Amino acid sequence: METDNQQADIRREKLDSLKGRGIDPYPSCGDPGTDTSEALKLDDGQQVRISGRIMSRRLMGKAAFAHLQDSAGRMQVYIRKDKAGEDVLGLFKELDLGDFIGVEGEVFTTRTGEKTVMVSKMDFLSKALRPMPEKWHGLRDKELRYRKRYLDTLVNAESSEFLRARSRIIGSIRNLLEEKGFAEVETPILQNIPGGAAARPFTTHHNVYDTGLYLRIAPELYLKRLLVGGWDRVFEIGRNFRNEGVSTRHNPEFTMLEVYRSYTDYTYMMDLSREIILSAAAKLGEGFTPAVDVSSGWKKENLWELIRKHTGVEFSPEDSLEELKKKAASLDVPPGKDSAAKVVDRVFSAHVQDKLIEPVFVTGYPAKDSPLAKSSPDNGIFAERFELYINGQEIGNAYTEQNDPLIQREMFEAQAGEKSREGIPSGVDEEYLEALEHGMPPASGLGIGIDRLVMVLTGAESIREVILFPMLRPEG
RNA sequence: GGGCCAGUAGCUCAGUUGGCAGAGCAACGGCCUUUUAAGCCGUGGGUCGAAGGUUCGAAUCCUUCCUGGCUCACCA
Repeated sequence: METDNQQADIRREKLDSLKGRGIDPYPSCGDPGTDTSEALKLDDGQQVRISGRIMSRRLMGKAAFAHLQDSAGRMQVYIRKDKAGEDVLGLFKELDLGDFIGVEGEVFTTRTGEKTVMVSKMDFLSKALRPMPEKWHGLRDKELRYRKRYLDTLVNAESSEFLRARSRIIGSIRNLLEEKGFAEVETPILQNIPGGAAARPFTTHHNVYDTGLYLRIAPELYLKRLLVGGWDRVFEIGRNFRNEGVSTRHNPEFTMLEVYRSYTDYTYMMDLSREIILSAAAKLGEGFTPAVDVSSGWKKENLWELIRKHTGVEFSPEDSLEELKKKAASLDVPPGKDSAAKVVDRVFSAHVQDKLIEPVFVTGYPAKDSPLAKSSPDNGIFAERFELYINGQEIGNAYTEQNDPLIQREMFEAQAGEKSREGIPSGVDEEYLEALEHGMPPASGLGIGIDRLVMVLTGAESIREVILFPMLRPEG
């Protein structure tokens, strides 16, 4: 069979040669042996079995060195003709970089001080039919790194580190919330009405019900149904899907933490978000240069004061749209035909956001731009809400949840009108309103973008570095 | 979607003014029993992202397209 390169052809021939001699190139394996990280701690003279992928080889006439890699690390093995036998050495020399073997033998220390297994027995475990990326430079091409992530994590240790850090951060969040008595739940990804945010959804279709469905843009409305249902502490860590652009900070599917706690207001979520992030940072350990030291900061800042401080221009939530546009234009922010909220958001993005480096809770969002939040009792203009900014990125969003079914209906209807004018699928979620009519306790909720949090804590410069398989255009 | 940049061997990269397609690693054949980016001798490997154009001659210049990166736009 012809393949796309010469080396792959040679490996196919070697595969046939193995089969021809009765060696199964893909056997099952019942004994994983010891992780290399553990085996490296053994004293000289102890017997050990390790399994792994051959990452490097140094062949000599009657002996050979190699490094085996498993998920814990690498360990050197040494195969001598007089210890392992001529057959084992001969077979080993026919193997390729990338093949898997298991070896048994005695641990010893080489002349240069490296713990090594003196092989007495070797099992062939799996054949690689394609050559690995180069050992020294690794895999640099970003397209290849993202498309063939398995090669990236195989040969680029730092790539694996970012992605394993992600696992640790998520694990730490789960532990913390479970310790506090929060229940982890899973709510629908396939939804009839994509609610809980204002983004363009992906569409799909259910055959048996012959009905259109959307991939969720947020789990919020389902989690709050659970508050109605008596779940006072819930959270979900899951994927949201937004049919929008791709950038170093946006992937169309991304992971969100949403947490809800009955009988609290949004100030509770300030404390909780800080605790979650500090504990995740602590669990991460050494080896990373975070984009920001998250141990300081965490001040509350008012949106309008921030804008005034950084632009010198006084914006007010009571300004008319025309006034806002005029002020925005004076700051070189293009006016467009936007809503008041968008104009302010643009001014904020252009002149303030980048400067919010250490963690800061931004408050003062208008109630009318926060359809799922309760407005402050003082004047009704502002929502009881904050957005958490770190390193110039929005990391979290939280508010005291709107539990008045009548106000919620008004907000939904206004929002649906706005969405449909923008051509975004919308609708009033009547089932959610019915749930609210049964009574929802006062509560607060928090959303944290996990991908962006991982970026901040690890110092990753692109969201693609912290997502195993980021979205790319299909090949072909 | 716009702007800028990139795509050459399996991988990492050179390639001058338009004049025979190159190196290192990897592979193949030898030598080599403590090497570790092992070493030494030798060999093979290319749709230069794709298509078209200019030219005696194109990896190189022009056009279009594909893919990616960065960035802007979009985006709670």
